[in-house]
Amino acid sequence: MAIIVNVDVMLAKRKMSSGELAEKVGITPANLSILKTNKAKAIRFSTLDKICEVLDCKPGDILDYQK
Amino acid sequence: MAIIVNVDVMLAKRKMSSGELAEKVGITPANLSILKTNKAKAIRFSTLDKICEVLDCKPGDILDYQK
DNA sequence: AAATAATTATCGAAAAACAATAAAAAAATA
DNA sequence: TATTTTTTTATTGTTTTTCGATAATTATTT
Repeated sequence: MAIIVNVDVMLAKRKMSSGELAEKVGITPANLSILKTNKAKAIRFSTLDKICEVLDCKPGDILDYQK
Repeated sequence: MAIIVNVDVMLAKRKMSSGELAEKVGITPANLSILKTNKAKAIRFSTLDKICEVLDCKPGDILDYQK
């Protein structure tokens, strides 16, 4: 019962590094890392939006729900 | 290019009212309404978590991405 | 029409994103 | 293995936003 942020799968598919994603999304690599490692407790839709745009995917591809 | 929150579909499937969802999730109907009508600019994973739990669905069922 | 439900609107407090930065750790590469 | 690059962790401060509480308005249902 937890939302899991998983960006790694899409990063691999797009052959993109975390640093590149951070740059294209417009957040610092440090903050992207917080998201990637599930340290974030919330997310702005604008950020989720940009991540989906850059990775060309849907929120469901990045957010998992595990019981 | 925007994240769309769509709870109505799942509410209909579960035959649940907004008020009931709010109560079970543990937020006020007013704040749930803000989420439902796409007025929220961010969401806590704990809230998304609870919504998914109560509606027995995944984040992707609630969050849409539209170009 | 009356009652119920949902939305909108404020206000304030608490929580958290995010930037900026530096340091540490991990991974990749020569 | 040594070096470079990348990623993660940590800290501080500012800004943003959630969320509760509440009341009023609007919509829906009975």
